[in-house]
Amino acid sequence: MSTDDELVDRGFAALADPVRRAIVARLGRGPATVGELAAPFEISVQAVSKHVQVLEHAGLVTKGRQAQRRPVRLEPAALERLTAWIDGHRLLAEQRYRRLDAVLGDPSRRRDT
Amino acid sequence: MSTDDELVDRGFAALADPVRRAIVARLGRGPATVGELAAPFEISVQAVSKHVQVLEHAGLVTKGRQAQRRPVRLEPAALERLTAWIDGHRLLAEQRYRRLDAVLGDPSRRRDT
DNA sequence: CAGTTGATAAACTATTTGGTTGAATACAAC
DNA sequence: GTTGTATTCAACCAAATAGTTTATCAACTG
Repeated sequence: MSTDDELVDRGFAALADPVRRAIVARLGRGPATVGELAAPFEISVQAVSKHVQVLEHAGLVTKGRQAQRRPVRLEPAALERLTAWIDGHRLLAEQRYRRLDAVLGDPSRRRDT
Repeated sequence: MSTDDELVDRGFAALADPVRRAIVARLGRGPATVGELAAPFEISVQAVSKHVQVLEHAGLVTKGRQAQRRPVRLEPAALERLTAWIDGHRLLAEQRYRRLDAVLGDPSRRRDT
């Protein structure tokens, strides 16, 4: 098993690469085999296979098997974990900013605190 | 200026590092100077300064100035951009899975398509 | 069975990245 | 003006990463 923090770590690291983000975007529209995923790219199938493994290790996708094919599908729950992490901190900051705007004058456009 | 895609790229890359995520978490509770941000870590202030620059370059934080201090504050809008990216694809997939579950039998626990 | 297809493994390379130390800059305070 | 504090710049190093090529493995196809 992997700790929750490790998964967040690997999750963001996985999404840091444009090729992997393109793969995620493609998978949002439905599962695809490694070969299909590789087609749009100029890089080798092996490189794409590695990218998929990175995504898999982060829990963002899972691989099935159909004969020699490995259909890859997106795992929404893992994506949600990442948005949850971001939102946790974002909402805190937004709330605080709003509270300050309420107390101080100008209800938008502030630079301090 | 930076293209939107570049910001998403740098945004996820920025969040891929545990030190930078800890910084974001800290900033969620309020602005802090570079020195304050560095305190909890065992690494050098210079290293933390670099991390903050990475976050800044990704648009996730902005730096103000108070004498020689550089108070750093979180930029919620940039964080939101990242969650929006993720959610776009996650929601697509979830919708599709739900539609399939409605058509086929078992309304949960499915492995194909 | 021989050949082909889909995916992965292994070994290697170039680049990026996260850290270091030491010097430079900028402002404050004495 | 000298000293102290906060931050950044520059040069450097080690480890991680994204890519390559060659080889291997597994399953279908004729």
